[in-house]
Amino acid sequence: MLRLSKKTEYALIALKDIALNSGERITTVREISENNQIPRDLLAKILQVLKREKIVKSIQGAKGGYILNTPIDEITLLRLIEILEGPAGLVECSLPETKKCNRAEICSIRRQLLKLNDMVLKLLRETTLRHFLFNELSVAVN
Amino acid sequence: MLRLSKKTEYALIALKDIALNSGERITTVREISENNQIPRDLLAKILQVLKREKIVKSIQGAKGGYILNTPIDEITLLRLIEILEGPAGLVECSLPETKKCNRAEICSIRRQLLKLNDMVLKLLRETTLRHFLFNELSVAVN
DNA sequence: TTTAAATAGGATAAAAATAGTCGCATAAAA
DNA sequence: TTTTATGCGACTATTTTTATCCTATTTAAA
Repeated sequence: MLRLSKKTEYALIALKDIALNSGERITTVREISENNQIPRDLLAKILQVLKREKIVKSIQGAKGGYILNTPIDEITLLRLIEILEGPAGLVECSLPETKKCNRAEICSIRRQLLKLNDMVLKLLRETTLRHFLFNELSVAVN
Repeated sequence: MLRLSKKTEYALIALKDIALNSGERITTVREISENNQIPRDLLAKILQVLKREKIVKSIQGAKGGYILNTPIDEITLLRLIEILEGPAGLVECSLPETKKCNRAEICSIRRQLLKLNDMVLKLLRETTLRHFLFNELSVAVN
């Protein structure tokens, strides 16, 4: 149904909280989870992934938690989605080699699907988290 | 992963074939299935749905098949997706009442998600099948 | 030095959505 | 009457998404 995953949603919410505390203090999983009614273990996993990708930095141990590791205006929506959901694409055949749709060669609408895909990805690629989380969205696509 | 379903893909391919034969002759499921390597039973089901929605018209019996029932420039991508995949929306909370996300009231990014959702849906709503299947895509979004 | 509060991360389970198949019914042309 | 189609519900299989569990490690503070 053309859906963004919960993982991406939760990540956006978490990054917003972390960004809001940025410079001030460390943000914990527990805190984010409780403030936003997000399953804690799942959120923890998401943040671990974001850490591996240098989006956030973790501080272990008591008094630990997360802080930003990349300025939020350098993180795009597309990047976040790809980190959490894998390569983004409206259609299989828009993805890297691995498991390309086996109808690709004879597909009568492949070109069109790729074009549409480009348009959607462009929108996501041009939206930074600063724009998305803190400003109005307004991007021209075509 | 922000994916269009196979059903939608197959429908687009089928409608392209049917549109190409339009006025000339009737198009059968077998034909579409073979020409495009699409599972026949699945395609048959899809066309039955499109028929119920008046997108195509069926002719039963030998020499039967499908023809268009709505001009392709009156069918939008969004309409087709919604027929085959249900209400489209990047996020749960953008959908009609029924099962709204239970975090909707406290969600810190709801407004932003809805805005993004609007932008994507606008793109799909403004793309007719005539544009999509037979011309270059080029729609301004914002 | 012990305890408590955190993150780290693999394994697995549960649920939902997607994709595909089957069987039987009905319709119409030859 | 046979063949070639669509009509349609039930069912199965597969994949993806979401969530949980368990154990380990790290660090601050009592």
